[in-house]
Amino acid sequence: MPETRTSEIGGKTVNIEDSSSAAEGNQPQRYNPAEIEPKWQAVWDADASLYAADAHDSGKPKYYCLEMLPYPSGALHIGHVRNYAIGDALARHMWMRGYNVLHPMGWDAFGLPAENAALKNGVPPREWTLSNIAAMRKQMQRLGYGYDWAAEVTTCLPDYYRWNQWFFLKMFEKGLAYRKKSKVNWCPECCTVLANEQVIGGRCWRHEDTVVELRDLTQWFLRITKYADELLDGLDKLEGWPEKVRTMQRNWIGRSEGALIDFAVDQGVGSREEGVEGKITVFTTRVDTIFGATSVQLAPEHAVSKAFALEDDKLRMEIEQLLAEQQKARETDALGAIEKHGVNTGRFAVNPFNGERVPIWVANYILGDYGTGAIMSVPAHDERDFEFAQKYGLPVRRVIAPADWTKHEEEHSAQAGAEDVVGKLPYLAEDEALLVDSGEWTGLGCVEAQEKMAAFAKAKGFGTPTVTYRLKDWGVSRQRYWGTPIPMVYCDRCSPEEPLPVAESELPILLPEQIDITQTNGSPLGRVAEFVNAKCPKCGGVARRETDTMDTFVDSSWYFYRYTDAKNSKAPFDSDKANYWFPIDQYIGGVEHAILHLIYSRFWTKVMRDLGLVKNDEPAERLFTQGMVIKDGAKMSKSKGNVVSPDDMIGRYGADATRMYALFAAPPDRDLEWQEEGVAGISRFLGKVYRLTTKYSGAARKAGGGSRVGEGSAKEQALLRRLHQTIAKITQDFDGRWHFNTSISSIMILVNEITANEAAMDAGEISPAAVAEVFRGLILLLAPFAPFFAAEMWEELGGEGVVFRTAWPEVNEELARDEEMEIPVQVNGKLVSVVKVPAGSDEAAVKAAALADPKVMARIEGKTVVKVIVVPGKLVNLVVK
RNA sequence: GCGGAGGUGGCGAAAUUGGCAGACGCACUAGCUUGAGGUGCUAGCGCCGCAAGGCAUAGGGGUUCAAGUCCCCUCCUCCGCACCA
Repeated sequence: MPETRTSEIGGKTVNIEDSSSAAEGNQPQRYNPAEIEPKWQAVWDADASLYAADAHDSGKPKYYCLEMLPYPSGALHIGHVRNYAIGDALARHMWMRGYNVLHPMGWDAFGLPAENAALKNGVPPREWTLSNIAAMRKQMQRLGYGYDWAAEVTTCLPDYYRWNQWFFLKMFEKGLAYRKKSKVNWCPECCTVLANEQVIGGRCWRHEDTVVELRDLTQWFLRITKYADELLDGLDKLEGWPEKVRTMQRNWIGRSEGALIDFAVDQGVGSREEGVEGKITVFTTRVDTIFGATSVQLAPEHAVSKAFALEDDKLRMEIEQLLAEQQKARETDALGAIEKHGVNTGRFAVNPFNGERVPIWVANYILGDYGTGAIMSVPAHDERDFEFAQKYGLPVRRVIAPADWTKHEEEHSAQAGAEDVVGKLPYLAEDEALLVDSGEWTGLGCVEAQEKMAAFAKAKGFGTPTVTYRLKDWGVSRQRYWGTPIPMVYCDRCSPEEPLPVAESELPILLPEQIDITQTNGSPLGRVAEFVNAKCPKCGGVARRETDTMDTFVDSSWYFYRYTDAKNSKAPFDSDKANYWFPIDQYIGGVEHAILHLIYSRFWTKVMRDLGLVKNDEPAERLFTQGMVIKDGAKMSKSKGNVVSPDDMIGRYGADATRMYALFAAPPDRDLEWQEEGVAGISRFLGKVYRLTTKYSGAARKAGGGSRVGEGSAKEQALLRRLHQTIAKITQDFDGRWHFNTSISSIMILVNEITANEAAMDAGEISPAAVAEVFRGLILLLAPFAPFFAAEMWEELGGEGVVFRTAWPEVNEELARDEEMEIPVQVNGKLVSVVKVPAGSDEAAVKAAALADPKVMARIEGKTVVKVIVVPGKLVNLVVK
């Protein structure tokens, strides 16, 4: 008897005539990714509109899905495959959910490897880079990632880097870009300076075996510290960012509240060192302990140390020794373990709070570039000061004590003497602790004393409350060729002191193409006369161009804004466009950029906001950091020989299986152990779906599907129920935890259930309409994870339009609901049986069913049931004696 | 040392709220099928035990009718920070 049904899933409503068997006339076929993937790739590559974002007035909600852009090394590694598989699944899912999705890709294309390749093989960096980009773009297309290539950004091309220069000029104008001489990190491998963020444990972020040296150089800096507080406070609002990243940024910014206190130098400092006044300013977070200060400690580089050194050759040599020790420790990242050394200068400083004269020492553990490079040493209440004082026999004077301390002291003096009290030092005060032996401040609580004493110092003119940061300004000069030229010139004639910005109309300052990269000393640009020789923007005379280039992290600090308007030649981007798309809804990348790229780009966004270019304070609403891909328990590396090649995997199992495995093998935020057998397993799974779909596609073509509740055979109901439960589960995963490993496993469960029902489908026990619905649903659920496969199967099923622009299946709640429940029954907390009850059974019914179960009866026979716990829908526990 | 994430079968892992530990996959075993090459299907697969049953989520204690999940202690791995005054 023919009946009419309507399709709810996968496209238009169609009326269809039922036929008796789902498998009618179809022969199952074999899955061959090598055939279907190139087929669809060709179709997709030919249609630029496929993954293009819609117009802003499309009426759809916007969704900006972004993955971190790669460095074009020449080939994607498996970590990229994973990163981009996560982003692509999300983008496709959001398309299917009806969003206007921006999903772009680009290239972080400046950087050292291009120069090294030029040195090694004689290929010009530009050529090397562009051919790598072409190869990697091809790989991405082969993997089936859906990017809007019209928005592609390549940072090494003048149409992009000219805006780096433009931003630099804007920052120079606003005093955010400046030049200064300072101690900077020099990587001997890169032959260039690095920013602090790019030094990891004393080593270069690119060369983990290369120890970074400290050099005194004049460099360009960006004033990121101006935004230190905002960068810090903003972290509290970034609830969509992993706590780990926020913590790392907080630590990196390292805000510390304290006070600056001036200690007058007894008998003056001496006049031979310029800029040295007759005082030493110390930074302390514990001004409340100042009555316990028994010395002042200076960094070896402190101006006063130097001044003293000038007057005393022996002292000078000792200080130089201390400095050398500190530098060596810094370079090998052993600063934390440095053996404390110091030298008594024989001079004295005056504690402004009590007028006491304390000796001035120079010590190797005092850093010249943190705080003021000088501290007051309070051995009784600081572990480091205590250690130093013990070593050199400096007095230890307790000035902070617990509220009940007097009593303790009496006990100690009576029993063991003062020695024992000292043995308990240093005492690190809690908030309730009080000041003792501190003149008029005695008896105050620590916290209160800190405030009052700093205010007092300010009122009396010998100090002030202050805040210091660990964060330093961002050093952006690089002594390399393959980067953005810094748009500044030096004119000896009209501006011998200050560099001059080039006119905005002169941009871009082009990187010369014909260049001989055969040497590695100094910036290669310095040897290119036609580049160096410039006209002075002020006097028109002959001037020298800046030959350093910008840190490549400048490029990646704002590239995602350019995606919104990649072809703009009048501005970095159009503000309206950026304001439509920003903030990024979801940013996905590796955690290794937690305090590099991710702090720079937050800074850049704030600068752009202050320039009036954008409205958002933060670049990305949500951040997701995926785990590493490891092999044989270790990070992949050439030296370990455990590198997995994506091309290999694609060649053997296809792009769909490779990507899908990357999502299946572990939750996306965890590290993933790559096992090739697992990829084979996914390939087998897709093969199974292929066989089933081709076998039953005839039914789908004819039938429109139609979910019926309470109709059809029990098997049909069960199968449809499973489909809708799977839809619910995967929808939930996308909205929540992104545990795509369990999403995919739930699809496998669905497929296993289809397999188990093959005979029923063949026999017509499950109607073709239901079969059609199940297969359409199945393929739509697979679409975000295996796009080539889904496209092919969608076509096979006679689906309308493009599969990943088809509406994401809706859950039919009624259909998804279980009719029966299996309720485990425990006796004294141990599982004894499982009883089946109708869904929604009340407590009494469940209890009755449990007590009627033969296994349960056997177990409780002759015993007293003391208590029955029934958790509706979950379990029954009988407590017996 | 401080902060964070982890520790569950032979392996990758599930268990979102305290409620059947090990879903799903890999590997392995057996049978059937296929057999021109990474095939398909069925069954088994935490450990001990013939079985009944017992024991199992790094280890130890606790709370609870019930603990991988909550609390306390200890151990291990990974990541970040680390004389920052």
